[in-house]
Amino acid sequence: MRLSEYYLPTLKEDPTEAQVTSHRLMLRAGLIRQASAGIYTWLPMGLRVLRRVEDIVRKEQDTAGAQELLMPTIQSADLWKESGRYDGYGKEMLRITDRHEREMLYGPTNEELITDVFRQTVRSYRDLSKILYHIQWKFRDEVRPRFGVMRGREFLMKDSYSFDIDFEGAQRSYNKMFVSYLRTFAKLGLKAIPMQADTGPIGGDLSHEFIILAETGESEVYCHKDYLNYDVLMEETNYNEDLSETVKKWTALYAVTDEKYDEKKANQLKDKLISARGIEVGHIFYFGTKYSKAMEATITGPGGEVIYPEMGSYGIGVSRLVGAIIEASHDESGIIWPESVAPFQVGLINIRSGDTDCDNASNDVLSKLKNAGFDVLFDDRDERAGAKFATMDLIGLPWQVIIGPRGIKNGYIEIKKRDTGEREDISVDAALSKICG
RNA sequence: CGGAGCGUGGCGCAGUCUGGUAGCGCACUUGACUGGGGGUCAAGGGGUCGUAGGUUCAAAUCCUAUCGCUCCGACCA
Repeated sequence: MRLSEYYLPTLKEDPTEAQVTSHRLMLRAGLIRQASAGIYTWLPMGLRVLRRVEDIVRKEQDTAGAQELLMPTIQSADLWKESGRYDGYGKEMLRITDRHEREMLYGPTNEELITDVFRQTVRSYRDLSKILYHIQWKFRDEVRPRFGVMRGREFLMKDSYSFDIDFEGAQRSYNKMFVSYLRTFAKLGLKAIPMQADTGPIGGDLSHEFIILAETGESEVYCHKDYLNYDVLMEETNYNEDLSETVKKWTALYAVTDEKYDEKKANQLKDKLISARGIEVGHIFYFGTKYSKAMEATITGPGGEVIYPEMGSYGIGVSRLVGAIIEASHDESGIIWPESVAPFQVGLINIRSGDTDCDNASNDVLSKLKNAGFDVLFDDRDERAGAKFATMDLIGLPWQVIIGPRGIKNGYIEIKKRDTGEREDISVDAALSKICG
């Protein structure tokens, strides 16, 4: 992609409305624009990142055995009256009336809808266990949206729902999701720690929040230092096997959000205790038969008996993750994308656009990078070198390839790694193999 | 929802107290110079001052209402 043609409206100055780093950088780097409070348009480069995050989430869900479907954003109020949540949910729910005066709503979550689908279609214990998920936009009419996409009113969420015939089955589903969350966040380049947390208005008895640590986090969290050294990707995961050991390992140490903070327990950790700010990027619940009972979703058991399936739900804030990743990965100059979610892997800078040698060398490197399978953003604009460097640092692509008259004369180009800032004068071939890494 | 603040060109702001017909920086356009960390000079284009009423000879400025946005608190993927 040529930057001279790409729709990337960057800002040199900070917009006043953006108070937190990720929000500021997302606006400045041309990823999003605010449409109204807590509602955003995703511009091409922001959308690329959002899609990559979504893909990583989707892939791990599929690997864990969850199956994707797609439920609507607009739901009938009737289902919510059945579950008893219509009145309970309060003003956060955006209520809509259609032309026939039917009460509708823009879904803040989908337990009712999935339970309705389930009860219409599943009859026998033989059909379980099932984990179904979708990645869909939600709306919660937050009193006070803030922090950009991290606390928007409209947000993209991956929500999974598990159905099992008994508690043991539900526990297995819970564990699958637990481990898949660890792996998902790790693949996104994040250190997420599962923490005990309040179950909230959604209900349930067993739940973990997945929190990433970042200075600008919204709440105070406390955990054992050793969690920072755990790496779930070091081990093979087979989702068909018993995952309880992995879950045990990740829940054995102390890790809580401020709601569950217990001074006595925390003090026992002594110097192993970390207290930090955290951003919630995932939340998993086991809630048993809460919805299956309320909505009469029953199946037949092996002995012909009526069974209310045991359920759980599992959410990942996909759009929030984009902000959270930036909170966890940036510097004074801009964003530092982890390779796994970067909108382009390489930013190619032609320092002297219009200079024949530089143009030729740039086009040559561009096609070589493309042939090697890289997504490249080529800054071919007629701008000063400084402006190009600043833009490239701001948008945070993992690699920068810099082509200028100085290097061309001496037969080298330059590569820079965005995260470390390391620069190297190097031949074209050496650069390629370095980036292929 | 309680408290506070802000709406003036795409962005950041001054002007409002003390009314006299809108200005600065960045961005944008054109030209020249320049050329490795957001350049210099020159010449330009763009704003019914959030909206609606009112006061006045005259309103960005004063009054009333209304909408939007931001921040602090309570709430939250």
